[in-house]
Amino acid sequence: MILPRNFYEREPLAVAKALLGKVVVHETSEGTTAGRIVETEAYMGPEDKASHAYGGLRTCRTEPQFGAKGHAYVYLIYGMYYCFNVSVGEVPGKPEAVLMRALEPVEGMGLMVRRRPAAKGNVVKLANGPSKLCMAMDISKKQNGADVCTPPFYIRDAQPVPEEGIDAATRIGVDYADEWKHKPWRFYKRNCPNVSFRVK
DNA sequence: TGCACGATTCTCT
DNA sequence: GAGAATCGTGCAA
Repeated sequence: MILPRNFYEREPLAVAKALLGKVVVHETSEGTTAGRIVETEAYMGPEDKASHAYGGLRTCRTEPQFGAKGHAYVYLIYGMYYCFNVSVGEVPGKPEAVLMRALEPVEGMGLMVRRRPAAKGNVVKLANGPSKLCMAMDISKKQNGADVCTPPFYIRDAQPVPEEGIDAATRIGVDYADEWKHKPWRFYKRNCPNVSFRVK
């Protein structure tokens, strides 16, 4: 079953943890790909200096973060890669989001391998990074603003990762965020080989 | 109108 | 372990 919208209408840290174990599904004309979420990061709105919406910055780019919860926020990074977030939070209109950092492929492996030549057929490397999973799942600007509660691009319910199986750590690539970079707001499934390799 | 830079990845050494 | 690739966005001028 597809996760209902109210799944996302909670405090971001809770959603980030609850998303571990769930499955992202993308149905395309090429075929269907799906991957279990094994790593996420939470971005806590206007107060969070690491967030693109820091200070309440609202532009064309950050717009999806301000809209209805359970929508995709996809953006281009370093001019060549995409990152995929979902808007979440208890407060309507507050720009909070959860970044998907790594997936464990569960369906459409052959298709993912084709979309990810650099992984050289290594299943672990297909989606063990925020931009890698976008390539493997064919997520791009077209998915920006998409509702992840409805096909063809959605997140399916699945066995959650128990609290004791979740590790928390600092977020990646946000050294510019002063005190916010130390927040343990990255969550991942313990001992999972599919989490993004850059540990610190 | 111009400019610096990033929620990254890959390749080569 | 280092460096390149590459461009939309935000902010200064």
